[in-house]
Amino acid sequence: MDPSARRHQLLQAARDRFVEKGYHRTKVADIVGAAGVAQGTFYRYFPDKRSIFAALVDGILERLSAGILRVDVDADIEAQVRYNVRNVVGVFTDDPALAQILLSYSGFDPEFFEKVQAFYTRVRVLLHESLAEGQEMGIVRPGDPELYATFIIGGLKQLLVESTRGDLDQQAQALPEAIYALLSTCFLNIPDAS
Amino acid sequence: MDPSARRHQLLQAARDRFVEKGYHRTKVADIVGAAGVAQGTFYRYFPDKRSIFAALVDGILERLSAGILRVDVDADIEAQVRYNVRNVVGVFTDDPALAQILLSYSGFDPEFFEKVQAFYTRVRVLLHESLAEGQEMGIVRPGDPELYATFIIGGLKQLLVESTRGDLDQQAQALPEAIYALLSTCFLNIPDAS
DNA sequence: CTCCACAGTGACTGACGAGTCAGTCCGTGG
DNA sequence: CCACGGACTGACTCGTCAGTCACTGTGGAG
Repeated sequence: MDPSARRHQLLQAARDRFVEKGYHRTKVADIVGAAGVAQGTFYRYFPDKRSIFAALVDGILERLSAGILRVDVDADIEAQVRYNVRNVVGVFTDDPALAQILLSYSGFDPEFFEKVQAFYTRVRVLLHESLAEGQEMGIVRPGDPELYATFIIGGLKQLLVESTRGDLDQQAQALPEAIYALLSTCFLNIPDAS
Repeated sequence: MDPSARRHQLLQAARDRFVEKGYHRTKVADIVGAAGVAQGTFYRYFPDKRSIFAALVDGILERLSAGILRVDVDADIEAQVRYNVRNVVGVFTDDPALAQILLSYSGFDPEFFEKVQAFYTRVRVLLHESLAEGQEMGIVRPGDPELYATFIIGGLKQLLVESTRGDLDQQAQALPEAIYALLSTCFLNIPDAS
């Protein structure tokens, strides 16, 4: 079999097992069993168990990073915010299992903490800066932008993690709109005509 | 030594080790080492390793539950919301190590997931109902109260988890006020005179 | 057809760590 | 002073599981 297909197959199997049982309760034997290969094969593709987890997290981070564009305050802000919101929600709804790993694993276990934390820190800084700029432009409600950024990120995480359980298909459409409405009434102050 | 003191001593040691290394990397040997007792003694107080984790989580849940009062819409709402916010923040700032366990452990590992999840579900229902009642009274901004409740809980978690790293002492005072200000400008619509 | 390269195999091992238990120590009551 | 109960001890056991490695099957090149 094509090596990259086999690798992908192992990643999928690992993803499903991790979501189902958590990292520590998932044995390498479970992963290879689900993938239908032998234990030794696993170690041809990943040097150890942690690496396959790391590879999964890297995958989500990559997709998320690609989907979030820095807001240009000189262009149509509403459209850009909507675009980012839709992209982020899209990543999570496209592959809920994978998303759940990143959303649910906030830390506690320092083994993987840094990996996940690094991403959130980056998002927070970006959002913080955007909000601060927006305040100068008068399109973001006044107040501590760092506080806002942290609160918004937490709120979004929670909404996304709740929505990845249960009815996804309807929400995939409604959620970005609801989130945008929430953000705009709570934090933004967009002039009516763009 | 007084049995309840010994139990407490083990709980403290476990709390510190868990925060430092995470649950899985903490060995029972680490806990008893920090507590200065032998391995066998541990099992006189807790039937197994999971139980001491559960006991810690129960402790926080208890304190938090005790600190959150249902908002009575006929009395002074601002004061009640402030009171709840201060209590919740207080629990986390009083014992940041313990708090971090609950905040950082959002799930992923189904072993303990239900325990933590149950608490958040309860809080969400409570908040949802409060918001809905508030909307009828005209003191909460219109919109989906479930969405609001989820977003607010996520935002608060994030603010608290960020604040339990770094400068606590100053924030212990400022944070509840900042949170209240955020909530009231974003979601509330409190009449000026109470 | 033969040889080689390499993906794949799965029984095995070695470490690790949760939980045990036979024994010690100490305080108390008779 | 002895006998008893119970807290405490820590070396030990025993299951578990990540990672290994000598071997097998296959497909392609010469």
